[in-house]
Amino acid sequence: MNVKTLCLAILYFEEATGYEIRKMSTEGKYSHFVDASYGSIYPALNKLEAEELVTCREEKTSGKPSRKIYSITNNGRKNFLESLNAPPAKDIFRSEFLMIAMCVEFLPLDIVNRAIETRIGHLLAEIDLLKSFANHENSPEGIKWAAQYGMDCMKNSLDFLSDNRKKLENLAGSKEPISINDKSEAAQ
Amino acid sequence: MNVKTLCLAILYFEEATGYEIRKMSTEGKYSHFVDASYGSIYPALNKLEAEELVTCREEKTSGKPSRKIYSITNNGRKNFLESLNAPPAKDIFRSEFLMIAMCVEFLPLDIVNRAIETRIGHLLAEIDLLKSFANHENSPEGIKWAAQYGMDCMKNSLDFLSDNRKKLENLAGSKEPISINDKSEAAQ
DNA sequence: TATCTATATATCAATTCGATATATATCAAG
DNA sequence: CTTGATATATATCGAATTGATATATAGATA
Repeated sequence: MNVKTLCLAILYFEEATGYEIRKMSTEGKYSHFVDASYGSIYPALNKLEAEELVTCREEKTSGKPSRKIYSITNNGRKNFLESLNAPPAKDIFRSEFLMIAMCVEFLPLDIVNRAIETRIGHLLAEIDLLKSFANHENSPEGIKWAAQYGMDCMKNSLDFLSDNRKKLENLAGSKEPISINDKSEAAQ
Repeated sequence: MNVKTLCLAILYFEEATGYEIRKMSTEGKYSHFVDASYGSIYPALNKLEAEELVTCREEKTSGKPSRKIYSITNNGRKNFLESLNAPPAKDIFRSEFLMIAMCVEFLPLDIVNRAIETRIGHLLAEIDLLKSFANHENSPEGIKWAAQYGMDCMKNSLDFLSDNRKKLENLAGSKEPISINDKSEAAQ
């Protein structure tokens, strides 16, 4: 899913500036399952405007740079829905925490514990954010459904972490970071 | 987490060629929580070799391009473990399926159903893959723990989908794709 | 015999990130 | 009451990464 499609998706539901699209996709309503940076959003909006899939009107503000408010066109709506016809690609998932967990035997307990605490913080924040959309009165039902899915997964993740935390802690530091009789080191 | 660190992570556990690192990180043992392509792995390995964090030996094969087998050095091990000292960043999650779910009211039932079926297939395949590592005799305990975490999350995701599938299907096509009295269209 | 898949390295245009520059309003702290 | 931090808002740019493609061959399948 490229950034142009992401912009169309958000503009399908509401008018927005580039700034607002970035905010909603990295900290807001859509941040659970999309993300994009300024460096890709602004060029994407320019391209979409050139293709007449969105229109732009400028709102002058006192002092601050004037807001460029983008709206999706009928062509944009058609184009976007068509792009959803293809079966969805697999979810993309990357986790630094699981990278740390994988290496737990070579890491000291305090590092492992800090990683767990950091993760719990992230999960709680995510659940909090999703909660505010999962049952929001004026949200479209599809957005609510997606938020409830997200919440359910985050809560389950938190539960697993509680149930299996001790096990991970007990593994911390159980192996030497640099193994002496490591075949791959023998040649050095 | 950049590709250089990803390569060190894998080489921490086993020697590998660039080809094998790509395979393990997109289809194999590590694919649940990392990913990288040839275009980033080969340059990363060259840089790591220049920095003496890995070494390389060439294995001539009959006909096929010779295998360049990379091993991590003691410096590489130290460097990698230090990079894990920083608290982990939030997981990265992107989902085309949830994008479709969000728009369910504007999509026909058959598209929605195909998306659900496709997703079920992805989840089952992922669970299958993780299962083979979660209880593998010769795997390090940390890798097993991470695989069990992944399996638990995928199973829960599948359960939510089963329990809430009907609800999503009932929302399909409940709104007109292009709303007539849409403020954002009025100006056109 | 022909075609497809897997192994294996490598490059490259296009995309995207992450950081930074610019400009101003607003709010909190000292 | 002034200084500093945070939020709004647009935009650019180098660096990282993707995704596709090229090259070469063995082995499996049709």
